[in-house]
Amino acid sequence: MRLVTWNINSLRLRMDLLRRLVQAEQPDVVCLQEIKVQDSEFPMEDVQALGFPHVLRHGMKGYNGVAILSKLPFNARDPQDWCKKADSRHGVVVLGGDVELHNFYIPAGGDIPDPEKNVKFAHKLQFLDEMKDWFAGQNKTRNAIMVGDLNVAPLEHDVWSHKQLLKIVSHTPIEVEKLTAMQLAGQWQDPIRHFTPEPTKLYSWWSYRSPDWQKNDRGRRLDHVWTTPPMTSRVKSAKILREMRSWTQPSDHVAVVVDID
DNA sequence: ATGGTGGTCCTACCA
Repeated sequence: MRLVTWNINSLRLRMDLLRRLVQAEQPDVVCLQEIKVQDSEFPMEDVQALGFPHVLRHGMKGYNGVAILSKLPFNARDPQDWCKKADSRHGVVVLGGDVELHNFYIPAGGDIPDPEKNVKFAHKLQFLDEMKDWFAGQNKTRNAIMVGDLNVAPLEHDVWSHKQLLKIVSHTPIEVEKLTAMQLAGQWQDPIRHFTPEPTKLYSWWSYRSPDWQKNDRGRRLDHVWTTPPMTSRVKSAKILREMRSWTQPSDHVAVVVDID
C-alpha cells in the first residue's frame, strides 16, 4: 500500500497539482490537510475521478480541513473534538478491517511562543496535551498510522538551523517536549527517520516568504508519518517529494510518501 | 529588529 500525506493549502486551487501527484506516485491512500473547503463545496466528482472512490472529508469554510482519499474501502470513525473547537483538524478511518489511520492538522500556533501572550500558541500546546492523553489510553499492540501536518519539527536536523530556530514557533523546546511526550504515550515510531537518520537534514516545508528557497534551503520537517511498532516493520520505503516545491503555484508543503506491506 | 508571500473571502485573518 502506498500512502501519501500532503498539506495542499487549498484543495480547489491545487486540484491539478493533486492530479499530477497522483499520476506520478500512484498512491492507494492520500491524506490531505488544509483543504480549506466546507463539505458542501467539496469537489467530490473530481476527486473520485482521480481513482479514489472512498472519500472522508471534514471541512469548514476558509480554514483548516482534512480529507482521506482511498482506493481501498474503509470504515470512518468519529474524530475527536480537540480543544472543544469544531475546527476540522482530524480525520480517522479503519482500513482493511484492522489498520487505524489518523490524519491530523495540528494548529500552527502563531508567531509568539508564549501561551500567556498568544492564544494560538496556547491552543497548540493544549491540542498536543489532549492528543497525548488520548493516545495514552489506546491499545499499543494495535496496527495504527498517524500522518499529517503536525506543525512541529522535533529533531535538530529537522530544521535548517537548530540554534536559530529555538525561539521560533514549530521548533521551541516546549513544543518539541509536548510532541515527544505525545509520541511516547502512543508508542509512535518515526519510520521516515529510520530510513534517513540524523544528521541528514530532512524538510517538508519551505516558507513562501523566502524567495530563494532552493538556494538558501531554510526548510523545516513539519509533516510526518508515524506508526505503532507492529506497523513499523512493514514500512518498506519512505521519501519526501522535495521537487513538488518547484511546481507552478505550489503549496508551501510537499508530500511525504511511504510504502507499507 | 523587521519584513518578506500566499491562501480565503471581502475585511481581516491565518499560515
